[in-house]
Amino acid sequence: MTEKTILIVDDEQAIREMVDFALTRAGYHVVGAENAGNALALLTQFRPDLILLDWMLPDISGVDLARRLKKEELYQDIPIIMLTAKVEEQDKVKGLEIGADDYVTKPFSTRELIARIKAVLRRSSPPEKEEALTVDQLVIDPRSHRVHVSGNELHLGPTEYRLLHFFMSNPDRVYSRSQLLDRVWGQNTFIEDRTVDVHVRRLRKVLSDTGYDHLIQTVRGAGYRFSAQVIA
Amino acid sequence: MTEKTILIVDDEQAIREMVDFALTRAGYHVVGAENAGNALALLTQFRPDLILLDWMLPDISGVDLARRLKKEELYQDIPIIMLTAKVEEQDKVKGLEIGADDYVTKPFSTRELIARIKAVLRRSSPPEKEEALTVDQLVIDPRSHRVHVSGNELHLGPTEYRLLHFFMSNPDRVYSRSQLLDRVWGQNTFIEDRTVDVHVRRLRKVLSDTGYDHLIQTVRGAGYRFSAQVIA
DNA sequence: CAGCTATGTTACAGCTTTATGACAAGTCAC
DNA sequence: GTGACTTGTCATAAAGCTGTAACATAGCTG
Repeated sequence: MTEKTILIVDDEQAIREMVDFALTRAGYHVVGAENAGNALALLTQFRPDLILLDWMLPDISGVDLARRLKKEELYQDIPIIMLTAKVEEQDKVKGLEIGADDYVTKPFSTRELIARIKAVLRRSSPPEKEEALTVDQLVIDPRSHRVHVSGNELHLGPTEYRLLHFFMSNPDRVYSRSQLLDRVWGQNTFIEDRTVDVHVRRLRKVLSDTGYDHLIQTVRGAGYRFSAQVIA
Repeated sequence: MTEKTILIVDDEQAIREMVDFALTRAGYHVVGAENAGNALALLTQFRPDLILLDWMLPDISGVDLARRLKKEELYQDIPIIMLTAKVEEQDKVKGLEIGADDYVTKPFSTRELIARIKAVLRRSSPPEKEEALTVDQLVIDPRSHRVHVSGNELHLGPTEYRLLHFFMSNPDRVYSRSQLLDRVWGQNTFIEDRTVDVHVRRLRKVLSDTGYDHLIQTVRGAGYRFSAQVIA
């Protein structure tokens, strides 16, 4: 998967650093802004997957900023978690009313913060397409995360599974090793092209018991192709 | 069982306090909201077992709010008792038409209120899916809250019971640890993903005596899957 | 056919994900 | 309170995967 980017908007440097440290360790990419103006400027530069917004900011209040973002079509889909020192029910309610997706009360544990971030991201990420794909007797079913050929389950490692799923979703088309790395491994991976060969080999090996390894064809000088047509 | 939570939506603080006092003493957990907006916001945070809704509210009328909630799949199962100062048959009918489960006329005695709440909760809690689920000789029966394999009862802790019930209700499908936390533990619990492993382990342990632990399968990199199908 | 390049295979050390057992804190009925 | 259960978290042990390097083959070019 791709790394998620989180924008933390808080005027206290200590908080930003703490959050940065915790979230980075949890595998997120963190960008900080110390006030609303900064945050807005940054938003024109890139699109975070989630925004952590302090309730009180020196220029525009976090509440107003949230309200503003939720009004703009471009930004309204970015989930927001409010950070607040206040504990009153009123504020909590207000925060949620303006469209924040959750709120965390200071002081908070990094564990809670991470848990809430995960929950919000999970809720807001679109459900994946989970149609089962079939080629002849070969079936890959994302819902059960299973691959089987006429009743016999095939065991694939995570990478081989993704590779096969990608191939079956995009049949009859050649992909270079680099393209496969981008599409199957993710965009920011730094892996040798030849590694793809190894995984193709592993996938073919599993498929070979049932003869379906022929579906994965080598296109010399170009890459690999998955062909839905069963070649005798 | 868990303590029942009741959301009281009324703009008069005196009423809220009175109800809070009475219901708390009766063993309920009470949360108050003074208007419909507040109530809606609160509903994103937790799920009450019942809502006491004033007929007239400052922003959206109680009637409209009730109608709205009953339309949404997520909330339509929460029983609603309308609180009304009016006594006309017309209103009574209207209230029930929109889907309220009962109504109480102000002024009301706390005894009456509690009695009606109990009645409504009793009536509305059973409609949960209570069917016993079976896989081969393994049976889980929500009515008796029991699990047994060919006559022998298995002892499961509450969490393991819910986990097994969830799995048996949703077979042949992978769930990530996070999804399981959402679905089995509830949406606003913030515990470690890895804790799921431990409960899976506990559940498997109990099932292992009868060999049914194999039904709970680990899908590396994806989560767990309960599968009745034994694919060779 | 020699020489060269692209692809196939295998082995493996390091790393990541799971499984497991132990534990302290929390609950609940007595 | 007390004792029997539960529960979430850790630390540690196991398993399972992954990316590379090295060597074997196959394919192409001239």
